[in-house]
Amino acid sequence: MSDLELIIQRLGLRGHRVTGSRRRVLDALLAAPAHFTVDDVLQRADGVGRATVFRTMKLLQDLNVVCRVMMEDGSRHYRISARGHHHHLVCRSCGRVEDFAICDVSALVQELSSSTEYEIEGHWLEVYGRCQSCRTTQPLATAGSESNGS
Amino acid sequence: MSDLELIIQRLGLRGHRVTGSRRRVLDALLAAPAHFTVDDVLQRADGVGRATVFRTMKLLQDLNVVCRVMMEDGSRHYRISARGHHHHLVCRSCGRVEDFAICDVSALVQELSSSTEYEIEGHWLEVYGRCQSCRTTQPLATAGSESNGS
DNA sequence: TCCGACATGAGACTAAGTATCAGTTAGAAT
DNA sequence: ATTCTAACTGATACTTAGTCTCATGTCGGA
Ligand SMILES: [Zn+2]
Ligand SMILES: [Zn+2]
Ligand SMILES: [Zn+2]
Ligand SMILES: [Zn+2]
Repeated sequence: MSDLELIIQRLGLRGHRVTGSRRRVLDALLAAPAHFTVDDVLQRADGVGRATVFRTMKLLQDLNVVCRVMMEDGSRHYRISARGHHHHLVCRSCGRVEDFAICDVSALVQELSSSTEYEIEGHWLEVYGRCQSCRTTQPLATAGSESNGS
Repeated sequence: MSDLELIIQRLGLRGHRVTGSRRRVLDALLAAPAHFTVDDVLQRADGVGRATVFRTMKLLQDLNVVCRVMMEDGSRHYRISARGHHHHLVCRSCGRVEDFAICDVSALVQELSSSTEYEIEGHWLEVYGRCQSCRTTQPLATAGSESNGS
């Protein structure tokens, strides 16, 4: 059973209709590069209305078919979702995205729960860096090390 | 030396002018609640133009006077920056934000560096939950546990 | 084959941020 | 104090990302 068919099945099981527009959106994003914006999908899924593409992307997020990658500038990219909980490692120079599932936050959650009285429900982690291919092609004079935007 | 004066000094040291508009923006955000949007500042800093408020907020981010808090819906909030590297714990129901400096990613960085050949340069972590006051006032029937949006 | 809920596309609308540009001003040099 | 100019400003037009509305179309069950 192909990726497309699996997704279509998932749609049906959840009581959503399998329409022409949704198929065209799915075709578009299965053919797209590893990560893409809603706008990419809009251009590839020709004939499908703007609102419908946004609606479908939201639906696919709810169904865990795609997941959101937050770029450092705040813009949203998407990619076909890996199964289960995972995070992203984003290359700052070419935008390439890798998934990783390593996620040990239990100690942090313990600590925060007891020190703040919050009930921790979720978290969101993105890691930024430079992939090997970008590093070799653009050696980069001014190196920045281990910092984040906050 | 007050907070305001310190920030003004920092502006000067970096070669930026201390103008009336910048003072008014600073007044506005020092008087604002712990976290706020650009729009909040716009409304409080009366008479300061839209573009100038955006420009000033960007400048203050560069100077580490304010830092950005990413809400789960993608909207940007700001808060007066704590010194140094830290992350945010955001209450999903009232939006309250706490800083925390606990950040042990060295193991993760090691692991990712060797398994992906990326040079890790930064990361971004936000934790979401419910603060004690929201939990007691709205006991919440459907509990969700330890998940994130990906 | 009928029907109603679901889905759609066009386009108006909103929110958030940027670009342009003529006019103003901080603050340094004289 | 006066002059000078790069930095700064507000108004406003524009862009981008996403939502809302609504009349029309269609999926799929009865
Ligand atoms: Zn790269
Ligand atoms: Zn995680
Ligand atoms: Zn709360
Ligand atoms: Zn950290």
